[in-house]
Amino acid sequence: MGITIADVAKAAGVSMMTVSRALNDKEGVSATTRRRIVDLAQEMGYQPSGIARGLATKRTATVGLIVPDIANPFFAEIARGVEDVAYAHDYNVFLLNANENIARELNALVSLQVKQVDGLIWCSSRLPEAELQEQTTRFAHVILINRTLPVPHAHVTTLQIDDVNGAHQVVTYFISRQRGKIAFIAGPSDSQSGAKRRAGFLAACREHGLAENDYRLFSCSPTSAGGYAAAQSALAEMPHVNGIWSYNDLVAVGVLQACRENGRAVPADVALIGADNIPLATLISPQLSTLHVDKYGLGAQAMELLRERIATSQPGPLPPRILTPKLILRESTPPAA
Amino acid sequence: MGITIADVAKAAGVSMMTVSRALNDKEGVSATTRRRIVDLAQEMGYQPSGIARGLATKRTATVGLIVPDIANPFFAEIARGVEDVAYAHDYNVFLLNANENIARELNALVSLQVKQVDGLIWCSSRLPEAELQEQTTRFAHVILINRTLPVPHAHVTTLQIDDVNGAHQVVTYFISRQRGKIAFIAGPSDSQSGAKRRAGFLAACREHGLAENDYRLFSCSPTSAGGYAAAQSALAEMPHVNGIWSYNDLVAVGVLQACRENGRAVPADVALIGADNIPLATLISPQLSTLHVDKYGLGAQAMELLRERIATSQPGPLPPRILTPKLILRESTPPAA
DNA sequence: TTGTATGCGTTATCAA
DNA sequence: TTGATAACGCATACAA
Repeated sequence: MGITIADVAKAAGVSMMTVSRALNDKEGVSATTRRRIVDLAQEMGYQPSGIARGLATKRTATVGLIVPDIANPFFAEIARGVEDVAYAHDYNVFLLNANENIARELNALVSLQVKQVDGLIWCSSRLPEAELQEQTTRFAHVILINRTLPVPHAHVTTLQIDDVNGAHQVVTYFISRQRGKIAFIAGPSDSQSGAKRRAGFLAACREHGLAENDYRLFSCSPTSAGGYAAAQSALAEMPHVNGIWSYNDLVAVGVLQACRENGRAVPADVALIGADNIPLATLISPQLSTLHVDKYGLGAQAMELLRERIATSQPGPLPPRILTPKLILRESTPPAA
Repeated sequence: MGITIADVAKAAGVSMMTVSRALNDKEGVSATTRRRIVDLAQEMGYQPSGIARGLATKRTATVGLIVPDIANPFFAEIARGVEDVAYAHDYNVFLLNANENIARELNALVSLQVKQVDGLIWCSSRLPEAELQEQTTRFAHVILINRTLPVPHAHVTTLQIDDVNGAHQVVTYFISRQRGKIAFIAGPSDSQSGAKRRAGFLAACREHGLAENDYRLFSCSPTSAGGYAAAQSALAEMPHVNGIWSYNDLVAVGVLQACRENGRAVPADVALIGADNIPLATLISPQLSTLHVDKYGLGAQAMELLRERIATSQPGPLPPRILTPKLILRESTPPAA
């Protein structure tokens, strides 16, 4: 703003380039003049202009992060991971809240392109795959979280939760505890990771040889109210249900409430498992057993991966990174025998 | 990146300036050529370069948001408010997580200056006032959330929660319900808003004529574990305590747990009130009565204010904006008589 | 209504 | 080891 590289150069009696080199630790400046210039710049309070630098270098040390809702603890934790790693490597993060709104998400992409981000970390919940595929071409590097592309793209890397595996862990756990009447309160029917969890759930139930009416799916909105309503149906339609898995921890809280109101003790009558492991899970009573997802690690890995790809600019697609969820047993499931 | 204003100009057979004017809705272009250029640019897939524009105009349509911890629902909600309003006005938001770390917070300020943000929204929890004062001079416009400056600065506006008023509401409520033995589980002793709440609490107790040993403060870390530990002390040292206020809702959850374990029914024996009103408050049982703070509105107002100040560039200090918290009664306080 | 020249602050390129 | 000059892509100021 105020004081530029030209000012420092003049004050030091050298050319702008010497100052630039000195300040950026580049070769071609004697140690003494470098020292002198660095001190002088410091003393004059010189701060480089990122945008001027960006214009000259075509790199902005800036990345975009698009999330559906930053107030959702799942994405807040991802954002924390992204920001931590970005900070460690001197990147700054544009946070864009898509707000579950497709038009807004599209606008976010445009504005990130205008801002010339070096890369994008994208958590898209609802955008159709075709659109996803097309929009990624706006950016040199994209990390897609929990989504896949119909056709792989050299500049797009995918980071995914192994939801199928997670579902399998849950069902296997229920079976091992003789909880053979299982309901999955499965969240919205149009969610990506919800779809994978549904598929995994059904596959695991069949694999364990459960009878057709010993397992069922119930859709709901991804909130505690949604979980409550769906659990009412579940308890009515499967009176002998003894194991319930939920789309996420919020839904599980609603399920818990419904169980209480219908006189089902948790975990004695019904073993309850959530998903994601948000902080809430340990704050309610009984503490919620849940399928833990490393949200912070997801964000941190995404940023780490993005940084590498930006730095090396290596072409060619990378295989998707898969994170495996981990079943955490607390008080909403029966104690180990 | 690829295609520039020069390309469009060449393709349209006009000068760059005509293109610039046409695309930016400026005067001095005939409606027909404007139409033609806009269509052509669209067709060519032209996107302006924000950094080039920023260099030319010295405005970046970018603001910084510094928070102590984005995974804290309090700040996540503020961020949501900021981002919503920013989006509405075509600003982008750099999210910086200070991580309760002073050195990192200082580095965040530097990087935001380098990025040439048009303004800063700053939630600083621990930075000393003198430092706060000095650092604000880096930016043309600063909105300070829940902090004040020792000496007012023309480019800094303050947005505050009226914690003293909030404390008064809580104490008055307790008194009105004949809960005259009150503890305040007051969080960390070095927190800014904690200090205001402590002062307000003590003032209100005295104002209501409470005897010296009918009200007490207990410090703790701002977590449920902290609340639990402090509540153990409180219940031991004030066996007849019948009203407890907590630094925040998380602390209140810990207090609730301690009450349970010590055989105090909530709200029958102990009326419990939290603070902030995070989503958790309605998800536990009993649902938590709490001093609601409009976190989203805080963020939204901050961004709105910042935008106005940037747009008008009007000099002169603005009076601080004060938001009044609101007592919300749920199940952790006795039902109305 | 349109166009030309110039500058924004920095780095790349090439020359000394 | 240093420096002069030309980009980078756009907008401002001034001319035509």
